[in-house]
Amino acid sequence: MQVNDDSPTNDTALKVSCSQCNLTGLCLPVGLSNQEINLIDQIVSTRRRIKRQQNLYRVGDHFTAIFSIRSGSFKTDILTEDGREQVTGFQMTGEILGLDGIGSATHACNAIALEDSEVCVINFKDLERLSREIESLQHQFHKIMSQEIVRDQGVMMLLGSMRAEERLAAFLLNLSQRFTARGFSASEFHLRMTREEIGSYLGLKLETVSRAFSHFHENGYIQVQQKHIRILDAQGLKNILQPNENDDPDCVTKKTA
Amino acid sequence: MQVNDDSPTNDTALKVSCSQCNLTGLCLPVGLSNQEINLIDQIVSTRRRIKRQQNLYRVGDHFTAIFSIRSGSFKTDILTEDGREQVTGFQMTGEILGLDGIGSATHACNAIALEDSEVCVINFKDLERLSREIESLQHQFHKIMSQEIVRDQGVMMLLGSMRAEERLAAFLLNLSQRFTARGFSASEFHLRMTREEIGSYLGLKLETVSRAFSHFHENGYIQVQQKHIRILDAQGLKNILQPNENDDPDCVTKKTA
DNA sequence: CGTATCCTTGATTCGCTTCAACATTAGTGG
DNA sequence: CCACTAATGTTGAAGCGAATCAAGGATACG
Repeated sequence: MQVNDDSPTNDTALKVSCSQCNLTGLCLPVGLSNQEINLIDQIVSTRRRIKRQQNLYRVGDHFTAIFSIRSGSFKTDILTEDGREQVTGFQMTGEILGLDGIGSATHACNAIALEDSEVCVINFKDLERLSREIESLQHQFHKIMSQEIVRDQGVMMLLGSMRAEERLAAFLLNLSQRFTARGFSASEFHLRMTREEIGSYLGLKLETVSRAFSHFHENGYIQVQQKHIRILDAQGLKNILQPNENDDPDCVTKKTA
Repeated sequence: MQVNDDSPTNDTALKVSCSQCNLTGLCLPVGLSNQEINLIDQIVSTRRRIKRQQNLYRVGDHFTAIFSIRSGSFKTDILTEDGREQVTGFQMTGEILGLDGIGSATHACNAIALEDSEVCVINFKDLERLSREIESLQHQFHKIMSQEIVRDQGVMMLLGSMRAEERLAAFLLNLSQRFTARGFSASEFHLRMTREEIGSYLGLKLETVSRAFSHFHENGYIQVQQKHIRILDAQGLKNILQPNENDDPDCVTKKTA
């Protein structure tokens, strides 16, 4: 609660303020009145800058706060004893990081910036206190946690029952949809992660990801130039996700007949 | 709040009561005082019996409550358009079902009883109201949601970077640990799910699951008789999860050399 | 301009799936 | 009680999709 004035003046002198943030439609304060957002300003007191490749937090770090991405993007991952990496998610502006730490007071994954980024620090004790007072904040927070659970179930679906190209198609469509929600082009964007990181997330090797990109390109679904992606035929990608739909010439659609 | 005086002596038959439940060490009321548990009794007002193979809820059902498993066990799953099933989890006594519904007011998966079961119905609006009053309840609920997120990340790890036998070993050890927490044997238990359901959960075909069971049996790690499992060598199973440890005779550990 | 990182593509290998046959168990009704 | 059936589980053989191994190309960076 105490507003500590350690170096707020140096680079940009940004006073953190949800009420003046253009991300309230995506972030924690969704559905709150202006008055309520002013109250949130009390608990979102600081920002943190994270340089590319640096950790926002690591496995085992003591949990005290969750983070809302103000700018930039992150990946979360877990490492096995023998060094294998599993990327568990990619996060972009307005999305919340750190929910994994609540259950054990210790973070269960690493959060690493994919580019120079900035996050709003939300002290969790303060958030719990305020959400006992503001019903809509409480509910919004519960929604965010639940949506994370549902997202994770979608990833299980992807990893457990989809083939390589289905996974990549689902991934691209998901990115496109999230860029759209942020006012960016649905059809043209820059990947912030490497093929290896995409592969880790999708349970594939980087070569397989690369080959799938090339194949999509051959079929005219996308243009690929390194990390620059342009979706030319979103429907073509969607058709990949429904393997036995009418895009198979040998398969007569019987359900509509 | 008023301390209601329905004393523990007055053993009213079917009245649901957290305060008289032996699962409070596993369930929602973990860490609550007796007085606080009495307050929870207000919101956990009903039970529901679910017969084997029946749904507790389905995708698209309107969300109003979460459920705590009083007895029995469940699976949760998602179906793709083309009929493929992805099991997203197996739940046993004391575990909470329905958290997937909070985010969109609609359930995102199916919950199906693996045996005749009974759940406590926790109206969610009531839970939110009460957790605005009881700090420890609020925190416990947040912990449960967070632990679900961490669990899901573990499944991602499993599906994304483990091979078939690693997955099954991890699955068996996880079951063993959960049975132990419930006072059952760590080394001997009955599977409540079919090979196909295990396979779906682990991203494998049922034949692969069956073969992995047989292989574990050959190696003396387990005894298998249909759904009855006895773990003979838990360390053997654990070693499967660390592939490049010293259990491989051909592999000279170079990192220490 | 040279080096490191990232990406692409080809050839080969391997693990899991698919297909198939049969075994076991449980439930049903004569 | 046993024959019958359906569901479930085991095992073998063949095929396929992704991993692995390997080489070269593109791009960013100091």
